[in-house]
Amino acid sequence: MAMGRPREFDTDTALDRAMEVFWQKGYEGASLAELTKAMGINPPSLYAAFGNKEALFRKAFDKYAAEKEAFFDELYRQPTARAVAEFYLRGAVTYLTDPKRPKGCLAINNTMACGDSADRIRQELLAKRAIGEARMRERLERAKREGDLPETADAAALTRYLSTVLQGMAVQALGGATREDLTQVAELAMKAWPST
Amino acid sequence: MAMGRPREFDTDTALDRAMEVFWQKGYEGASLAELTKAMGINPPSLYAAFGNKEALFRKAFDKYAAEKEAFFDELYRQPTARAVAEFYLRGAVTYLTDPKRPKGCLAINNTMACGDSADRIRQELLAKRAIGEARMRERLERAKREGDLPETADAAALTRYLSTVLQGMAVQALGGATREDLTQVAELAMKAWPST
DNA sequence: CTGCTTATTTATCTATCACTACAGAAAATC
DNA sequence: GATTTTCTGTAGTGATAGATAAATAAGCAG
Repeated sequence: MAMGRPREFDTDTALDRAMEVFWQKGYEGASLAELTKAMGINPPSLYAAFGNKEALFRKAFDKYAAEKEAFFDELYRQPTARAVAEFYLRGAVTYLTDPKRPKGCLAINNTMACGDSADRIRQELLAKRAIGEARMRERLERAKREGDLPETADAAALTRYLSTVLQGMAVQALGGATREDLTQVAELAMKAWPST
Repeated sequence: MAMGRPREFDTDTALDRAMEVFWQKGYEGASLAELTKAMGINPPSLYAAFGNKEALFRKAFDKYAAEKEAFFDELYRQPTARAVAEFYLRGAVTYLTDPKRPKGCLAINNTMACGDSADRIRQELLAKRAIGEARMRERLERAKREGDLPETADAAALTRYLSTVLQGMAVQALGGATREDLTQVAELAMKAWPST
């Protein structure tokens, strides 16, 4: 059987370009014209390789999530709740202001207000966020059992607080806040953390 | 001279409907079809009364800002920096989870990632945010002079922290966080506030 | 070289976008 | 009632959205 004509572009670098467009413009604000231009391909190549706009976004997001996998593995290996919280916020500052990448967070950008065409994507991202928050809550509950969080601490509330600060920093980064600005915010935010 | 045919709709209620559509869907995600349907008018009436989509958004935002004017007046009359911060975060929780209104914040929603057509609006909102943050910073600097914030306190960093928590709570509200959830977050956030 | 398969290019498709021309309708003025 | 003015509904405008048909090109198998 024949192999067919080989692809002339690299799907992974094309996907990376698409990811950055979605990151900067949002799912709704990223037009096919802009995507194909950034990816260096024509629409039929995009559709053959990725399906459609929604599928392209999902693959781009999977790539985005995969790039953060190592971070989360290391995050949850931190010895204490305080270390986890600090690692989380410091890491967030780093990622949100990476000079090689668009500012802010692809996931957070696409869970905001949007039209009907983007709402399915939005719901999917919210579901994934809920999974991530559950993981953090479990880690903090473990910390309570291990004694490095007081019995009175509310793991769910602390998790929501960390999420809130992360998301707020993502908004700030989009507004032009620098890495130094957000470092100050993260340090300040840690002052609310319960002492052992 | 003749007065002409009177308008058959109330511009203020129509503007309120438009505001809610922009709030829920974002500037980009709000189509003219959806806007006119929610406002109960046809496109020519919209354009005659408000100009175009951009001008409609600006008027809707002005209305949104006007509704919060009394809150900010009272906010900055609070006697101490701590009282200001508490009033700010408590008020934010109330507004972000008003059962009569869409969740979250119209302003924050429209400063996130967006396409080119919405970017002018985005820049305008960011400029207004900067003005608001400057006002808070000045209030906190006054607090340092009046002695209810320590000399070592960084007014700019504290302002950015408050902004960050507000914006994070807006993201949380869009994700389904309840008023109780956000109240916990606000109370936790206040633990980072410097003691006098 | 001849088939077979798949990718690429060009040129579209339909639906929807923000927006408006036009004609008729509703008031005030004369 | 006739005139003037402004609003309203219908029916569109051109532009762009996401997505594709068709023809061609490029590789492999025989």
